[in-house]
Amino acid sequence: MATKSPQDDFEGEDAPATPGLDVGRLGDLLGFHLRMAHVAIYRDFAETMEELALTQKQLAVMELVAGNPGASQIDLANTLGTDRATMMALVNRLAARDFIERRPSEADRRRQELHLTKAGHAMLARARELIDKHEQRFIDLFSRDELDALLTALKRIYKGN
Amino acid sequence: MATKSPQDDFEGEDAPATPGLDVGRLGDLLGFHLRMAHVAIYRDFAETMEELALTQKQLAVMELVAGNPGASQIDLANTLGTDRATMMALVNRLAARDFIERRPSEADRRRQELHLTKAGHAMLARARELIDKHEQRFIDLFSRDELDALLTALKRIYKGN
DNA sequence: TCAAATTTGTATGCAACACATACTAATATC
DNA sequence: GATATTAGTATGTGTTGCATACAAATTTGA
Repeated sequence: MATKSPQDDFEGEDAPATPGLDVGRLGDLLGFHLRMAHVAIYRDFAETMEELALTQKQLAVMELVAGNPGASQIDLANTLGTDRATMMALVNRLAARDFIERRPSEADRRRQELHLTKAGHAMLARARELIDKHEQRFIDLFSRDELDALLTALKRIYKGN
Repeated sequence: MATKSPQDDFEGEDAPATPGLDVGRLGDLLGFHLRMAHVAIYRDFAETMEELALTQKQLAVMELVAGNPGASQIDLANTLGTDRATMMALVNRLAARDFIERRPSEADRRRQELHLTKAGHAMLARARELIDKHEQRFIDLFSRDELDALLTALKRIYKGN
């Protein structure tokens, strides 16, 4: 629906992003800049994936299930840093769209093993193509070294290492 | 309420953060790591500010109003990269708690000029103390140069420059 | 071995946000 | 002065985060 939205004078590279106000003390906060960057990428992701109607998190779940067939919801939640209840809702949505299916584990009958359906694999394949372009828009802002340093720094933040 | 939550074996530096699963292709996505880092900081922020019950965005609004008295909701929305409706709700919440007040502009009677109340100033002062500690936990992960590079990179992402 | 604790999934409810849409009043533009 | 634009407002929908609670399965340990 963003195709014809009024604020779509956001084609090229002239997005103002922080016009007008003095950010003052906020400008010294790592968390502030991290959030602003996150918002920017989140937006672009949402626009890019609009036709597929997949959010960042939904895609992350699908990639994880694709790469770890049979993983449980708890595994996903731990990996992505959310809780069971949130992951439950996420998986429900993807299951309702027939991208993921739950199969009861034989070894541990509390568990549901998660797998991508055929439709899920197809969707993931389409998503990956779109994501490549999305990523490229941001990656192009950096040299190889800068990007490596950025990724290292981000990992340090969430892994604490 | 996080004070006694069960997953609070998160005291020192042994947070697993990404245990178990293979993140596969996600690991190559800048957006993924950015989101994980954002979640980590967001969590720590929420824990830190628990007693004040202020979110990152609410604090950002209060800082902006403090640094730009008389700013309008539109100004705030543009600066923080959200829309009018969302900012409206944000300001409503802060106004309901008597941290912010709206004063009709005399020059342009469509506008409401935003100002911190006394309670708002007091709250902001308390918040700033807590935030310092929160920030420090993450800043300590980096050298001065690393931090500068990180901030520069983040700004480039959301300013597009 | 049996009771107690833990784990996994599930359900429900609440709060914060993002965003779309639509409407009003005020201002700016032509 | 008609028209367009802008700021604020209201409303509704969807996603997410998180707390709480419960059932069933499994593990622990007395």
